[in-house]
Amino acid sequence: MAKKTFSSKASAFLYKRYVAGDPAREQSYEEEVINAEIARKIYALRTKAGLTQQELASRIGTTKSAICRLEDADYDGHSLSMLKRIAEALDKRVQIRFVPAKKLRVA
Amino acid sequence: MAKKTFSSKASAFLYKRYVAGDPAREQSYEEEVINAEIARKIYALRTKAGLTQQELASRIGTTKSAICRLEDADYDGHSLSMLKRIAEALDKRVQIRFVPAKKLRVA
DNA sequence: ATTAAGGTTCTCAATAATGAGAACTCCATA
DNA sequence: TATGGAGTTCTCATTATTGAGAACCTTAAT
Repeated sequence: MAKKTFSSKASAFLYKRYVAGDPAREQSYEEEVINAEIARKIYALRTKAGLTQQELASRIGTTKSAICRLEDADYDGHSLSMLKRIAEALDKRVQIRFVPAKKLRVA
Repeated sequence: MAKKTFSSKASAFLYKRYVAGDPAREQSYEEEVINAEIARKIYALRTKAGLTQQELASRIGTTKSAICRLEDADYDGHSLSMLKRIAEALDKRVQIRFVPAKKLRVA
């Protein structure tokens, strides 16, 4: 599935080493984390439903390469409309929240 | 701000009268509700922050007409990247969840 | 009655996301 | 070792979202 979904120890290390303290980097790191989380959630939903990428693709009227793209932790183009299509196909709905900016805790 | 943000009584009435029981309509009704909720949240966040559309637009590098579009309950093109830009400008972050499909309760 | 601020609606060009197919890898297993 | 299923990566055409400006409506203040 992924390429950038570290174990939590490894990601904490990387965060401290390369990111902490630089606002621009913290921002883009944050973005990447969100993207990776979405990818992971889609993967988890699909596999829990016992579907292949091809099967999920058919349900929402696209191809397996598109599903693969959505499950790539590096993919940066997630849209709400696609998330809604995925959710609908798996009997879920998408919930969007604006929550207070994360205070990243390291160790 | 809005055009389709009913009071809860009115929306329950409309739902019963025109939508309940028709799966295709329930789906598109659901979509519209989600869109309207996002519009309302953006409006609420902006006004709580004491910003005009122009001011928020400047913060994220766009124009007031774009912000107005986002706050239109009928707007159907919300993207994750735009929501993240809004969130960042208002010291929030976007949380995405896949939750069980809503069982719509009417009255 | 003018003026200006805030907001809305409309266009259209520019940018970004999606659909789709091909070619590829990695594993089973026949 | 070959065949096929599952997944990945690449490309490019199509479609959808965004940026931007203009015109317009209200409302409040001058």
